[in-house]
Amino acid sequence: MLTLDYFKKTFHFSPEANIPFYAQLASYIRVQIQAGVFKPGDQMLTETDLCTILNVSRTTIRQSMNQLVEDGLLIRYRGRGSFIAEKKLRRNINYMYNFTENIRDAGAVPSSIVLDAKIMTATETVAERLQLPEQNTQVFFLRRLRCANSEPLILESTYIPHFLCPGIEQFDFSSVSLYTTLSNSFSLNLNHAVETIEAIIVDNELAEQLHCSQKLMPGYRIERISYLFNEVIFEYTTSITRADKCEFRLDLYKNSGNQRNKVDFERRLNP
Amino acid sequence: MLTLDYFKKTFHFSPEANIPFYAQLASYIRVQIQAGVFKPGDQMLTETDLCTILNVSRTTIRQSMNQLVEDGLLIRYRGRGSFIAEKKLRRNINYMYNFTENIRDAGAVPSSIVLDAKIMTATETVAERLQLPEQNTQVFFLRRLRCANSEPLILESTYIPHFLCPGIEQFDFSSVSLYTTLSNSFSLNLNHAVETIEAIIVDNELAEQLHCSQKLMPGYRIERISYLFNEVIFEYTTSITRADKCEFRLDLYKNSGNQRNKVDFERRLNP
DNA sequence: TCATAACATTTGTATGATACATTTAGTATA
DNA sequence: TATACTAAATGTATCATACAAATGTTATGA
Repeated sequence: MLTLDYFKKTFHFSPEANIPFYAQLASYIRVQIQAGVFKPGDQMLTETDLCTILNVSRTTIRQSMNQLVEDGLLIRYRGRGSFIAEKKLRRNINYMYNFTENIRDAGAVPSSIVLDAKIMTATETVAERLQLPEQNTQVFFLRRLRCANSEPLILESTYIPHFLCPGIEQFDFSSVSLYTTLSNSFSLNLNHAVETIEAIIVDNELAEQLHCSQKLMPGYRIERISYLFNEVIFEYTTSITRADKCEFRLDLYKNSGNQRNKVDFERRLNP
Repeated sequence: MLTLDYFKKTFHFSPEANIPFYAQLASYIRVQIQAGVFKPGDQMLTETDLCTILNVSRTTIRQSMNQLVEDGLLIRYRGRGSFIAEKKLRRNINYMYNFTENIRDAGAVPSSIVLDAKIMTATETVAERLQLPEQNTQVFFLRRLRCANSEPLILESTYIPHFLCPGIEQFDFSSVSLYTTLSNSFSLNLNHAVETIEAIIVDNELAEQLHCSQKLMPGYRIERISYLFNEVIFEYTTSITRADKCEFRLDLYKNSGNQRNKVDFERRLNP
């Protein structure tokens, strides 16, 4: 049903929605693909056709199309036309480490157990990682066991300078999100984060906390340092993840024609 | 020296170079920053100023600026202006897995030892990973020990359908690059690759091959599947990396304002 | 004096338009 | 049958305009 006629009849631009034309068009096409009306392999209407029937410029049409190509829903061939992708090649991976969403995406139920939550003096390592200028700075310390389908997956220790978030110790982080709280209650908004992933053998004590049955368990030790928009560090987290439950996937691809390669990164749960 | 006058005097567009205006402008600014003429913290000329003195439209100016912002050389503030970045926040990481470059970037000397190179019948796993339609397809098998500063780092086994590269067995992959050979001699050009990283405990036999001194060595098992431009798989590689020598670093950042987050990925060598 | 309102400046976003390059597929011609 | 031509489609480079949103400065009035 990917015809000029069908398109004209079913797509309607709503100026009152305050969403730009190109975004509405992209969304419409996305829905049509999801609903199975536009089928994989179908040839999309040409850009100039769309210009004519929708009465917008090619710039605007291409802005829509670029989104869909980015998301892997559409494939363009110069000189031939654009086609609905056979299968979704790339997911729009959104790895800015939100544990809850991450686990949900993997089809499991996330939960958290707070093992410790207190204000303490920064150890030397913590002070170094948080780049604290003064000695004996107070930090908020949060230790959580993070589970997928009630099974322990990650043991996570977070350190945040307490002067950045006074009163944070009153929140219950078994039910509310740490990042949401930091953003909403303390205006600490994540800009970027650097993670270091290292393979280790989980020691016995930690293995017990993670409910591992086998003696020698491989695992990931991940350090994470998070920055605000002004490049100030506001969080340091170190975590141990069971390797039998989790792997990492990278999708490395060339930016067709462009200079820079891209990486999609994903944490995957094993059954 | 970031003045209107200096800019006008020193920047000259060369139409004969066949490089678009926006690229020449971006390159010019890059050089000025590298040479230390434009200093960190300096306010860049405003977009409209640049329009006026260079006599091009704002679209073109912004196309240049976008490149520089992407590369982390420029920071823009709405309502204030654009400024030379204090330091280069992000490196343009180019992880499309070139072992040689990767090791060199880390400041070590790369080398490879070919342990095996032969034509064989694909095992079930290999056939599945390469999505070979027929049974008993011949594949080229290459097993290499890859070293940094003569120390074994990765043990790598590669499988390539032989019908895609007949005669490949005559190359000596201890000295020439596999990817370069595939591209130059067989027109097999990498489009994208999917890697799966998993933490393991390296078994004794492999540990010996990797010259590990300790008994229980953590490691990474990485599977890599590589695709041509038409999404045909042409390579399957599985490798074991010593975890004591290597870690992975992710730089996750929000695309200021934009929808999609980005990830820079890097393999780092430990001393 | 100090808070506030008004304004100019600057970047961000959305859109229109044109010209030409490059690739592909189909058609006409020798 | 092979080659050459041509139309069609996407790719790239550019110019133009209008308005939104954030910021810093300046004028105004209590």
